[in-house]
Amino acid sequence: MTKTIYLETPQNFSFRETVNSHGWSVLLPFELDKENLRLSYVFENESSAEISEEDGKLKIEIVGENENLLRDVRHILRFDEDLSKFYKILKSEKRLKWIAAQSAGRLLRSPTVFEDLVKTICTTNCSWSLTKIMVKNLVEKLGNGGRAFPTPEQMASVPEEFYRTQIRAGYRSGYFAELAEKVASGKLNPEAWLTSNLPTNELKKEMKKVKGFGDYAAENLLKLVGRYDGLALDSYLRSEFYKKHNAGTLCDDKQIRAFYEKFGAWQGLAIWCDMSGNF
DNA sequence: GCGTCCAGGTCTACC
DNA sequence: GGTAGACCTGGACGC
Repeated sequence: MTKTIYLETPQNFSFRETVNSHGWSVLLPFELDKENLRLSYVFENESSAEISEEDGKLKIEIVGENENLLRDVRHILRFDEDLSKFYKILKSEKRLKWIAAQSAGRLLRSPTVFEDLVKTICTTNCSWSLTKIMVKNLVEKLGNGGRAFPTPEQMASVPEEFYRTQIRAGYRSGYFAELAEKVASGKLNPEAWLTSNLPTNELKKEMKKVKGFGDYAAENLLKLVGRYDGLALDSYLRSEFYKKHNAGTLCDDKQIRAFYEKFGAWQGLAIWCDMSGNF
């Protein structure tokens, strides 16, 4: 079954900026047609959505049955994210005015926190090309039809060795096996992090209980659940900071933190937009 | 072709 | 609490 739906977008929403907000749009089961700005995603039951813009609305071309599909599309594109306070803070920063002007700042995310959790582990201590390989293997060798991202149950159904030999996850293999077992058995519910009442530092501690999840990974996932207190410093952000704000020379993380401290609860989003924008 | 280094870090042992 | 060393893999680079 194929059908097309048109969605009104919220105020200050940019499909282009959201799709290009970070690398998630090229990690399966997302696929991005950059030339035509069309983003597609294959859901757990192999239904899919191809999203583009038409006449100021979002055009959603749906293949298959999925009663939660539109809810998930809104979630992926962060329709509910209110960035007005963030934009207000940026008014005093001439260098960052482009963010509000272009309605940037919405970070693309997966339909589930579990998927973002696994993908974040795939970004640690490796090149981006290896991240793409690991995610591709997860989808093609464990997901439904070799097209969808695997469920916790599907990931829990294979031994650690599978991650080592088939997914090419190396030392992360044990992390995946343990995480999948905990989520599939109900010992851990990452989806609850979306609505957690815990202060951010407490929620970060919860996230760091996941093996393989350190400061960078936890702060990155916090951004994807809507909390931007942490910078999620990684080698990419550091190198960009050195180039843009420190004349190309290295400095310690304290200096980077001091630079963005003024953005308070929004500092993680401020550094990401600052470093990823071509301004 | 081969060795080395590093990339969108984290864990453990040790102090 | 801070730090050194180990850890998988793929790709770039130098020789």
